[in-house]
Amino acid sequence: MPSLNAPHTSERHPFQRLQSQLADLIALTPAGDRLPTEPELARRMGVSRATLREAMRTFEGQGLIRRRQGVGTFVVSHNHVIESGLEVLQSIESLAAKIGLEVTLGTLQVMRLSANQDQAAILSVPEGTPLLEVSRVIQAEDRPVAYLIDLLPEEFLTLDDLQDGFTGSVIDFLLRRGSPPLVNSLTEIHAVAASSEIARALEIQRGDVLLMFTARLFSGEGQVVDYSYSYFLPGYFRFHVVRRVG
Amino acid sequence: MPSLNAPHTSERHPFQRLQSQLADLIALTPAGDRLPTEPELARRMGVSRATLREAMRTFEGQGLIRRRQGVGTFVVSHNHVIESGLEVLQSIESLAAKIGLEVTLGTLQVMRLSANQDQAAILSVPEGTPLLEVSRVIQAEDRPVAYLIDLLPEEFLTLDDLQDGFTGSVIDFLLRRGSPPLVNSLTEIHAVAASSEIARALEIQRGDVLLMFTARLFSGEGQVVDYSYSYFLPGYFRFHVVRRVG
DNA sequence: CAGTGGTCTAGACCACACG
DNA sequence: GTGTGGTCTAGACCACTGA
Repeated sequence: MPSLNAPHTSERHPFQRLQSQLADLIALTPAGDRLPTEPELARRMGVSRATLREAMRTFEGQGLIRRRQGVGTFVVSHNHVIESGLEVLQSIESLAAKIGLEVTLGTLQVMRLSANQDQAAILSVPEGTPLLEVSRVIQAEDRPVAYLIDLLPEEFLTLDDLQDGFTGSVIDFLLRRGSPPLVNSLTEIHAVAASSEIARALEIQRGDVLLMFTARLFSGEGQVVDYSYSYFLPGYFRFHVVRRVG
Repeated sequence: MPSLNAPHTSERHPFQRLQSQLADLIALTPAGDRLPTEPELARRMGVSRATLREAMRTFEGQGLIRRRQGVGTFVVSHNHVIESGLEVLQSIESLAAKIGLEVTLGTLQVMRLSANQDQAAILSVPEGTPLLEVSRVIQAEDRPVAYLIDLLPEEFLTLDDLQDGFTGSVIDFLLRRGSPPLVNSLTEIHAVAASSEIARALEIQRGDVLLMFTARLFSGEGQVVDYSYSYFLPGYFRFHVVRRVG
């Protein structure tokens, strides 16, 4: 069908109509069931696969569907939401425990490295200081929902420390050990698009939207103990904060 | 060039190489200058226009470039960042004033409407209660950077109120008037992809990532005075919060 | 009007999961 | 192998801007 395009002149907002059709389809499909394949859906909706996929992104971003390469697209069962105020710093693990949600540790990676210029500046240590980088994926309801990276001087955490009863959470470990004394954390809040690497870790698509926190954790003496950046899948977390009126 | 694809077998991460080439190009281009056209860039990089555009999304999301239909793609001049803690509720206008950044009111829309079921639930008013919806676009450095919508019962704000010295900010207006007394706001933090409508208002692309706040503003008696949802362009805002160690 | 980015199409191949 | 989603291509038309 070459040229003669004009496919949408009869509709004011054809893309929105497509989205609404898909929304209906998803709503009518029992949770856990597989949707028709993409070529089939595209044919049925009368659009190209590229356009269909563009429309599907919306629903994936809301956590309503999950696409798995080589398997299919599935309607997600209604999930628990991890809800938390930001006033108090807590590990995801303790948050989840509080609401009775079971979370498991996905891949855990620990790397020793030497502080480069940026890292040195952030942690207020000399360049070349030995650091430990702990990255982990958190799973809930059998899918990755968060990707957390901690970066801290070996002074505060060593590979050996992790041999014994490490649950995945650096904060929980430091708190349990009691030293160094932790006081507070300065957390920045961002929205980002997933890079290829992070998309892979969280089993989502490159470009999908993520909530991101970066945090410096301070000890009593105002020392930076830990720098972390965390990525959260929308739909699984609800963070809130109470703001005073100035 | 039909078939015989294998365009990327010689490269481990061809897409990342493309991104890195683009990053170099953007870095070397003086702020404010226009980049080559998309077809030209695609040819030069040896990829299709679709692939090029996919890679460009990254940089637009970081606020490094700005694409303007009918005009071209421009490297963005280094911009001020509106930085703020979330502990205290302030209007964007007062935030900007504090850091000496000039912001202007873009399009302002005010609508009277009657509370539907959802709105009634959120505001704790009976269905059908007359409401006022105030939506506005905030501009900084000559481009839209935030889209804010306030929804509140006419009991608290009427069309007439807006005739006289309304600067755009509902909060500032209520504070200045002093009634009802405002105490705090419960704000939820989300990351979302821009819908077509919001993309249009903010002059970005559908699907671009945005930081979103939803907030209920409470009076002294625990009454919901205002419900707002706000969309922020990444790169122009830096919100942070200090978290106590539990 | 010409030229730009915005969108869509049709088709191909790749990467992956599962039998 | 077979079939799924993931990615890319080449080309077309649309919507918009500004001369």
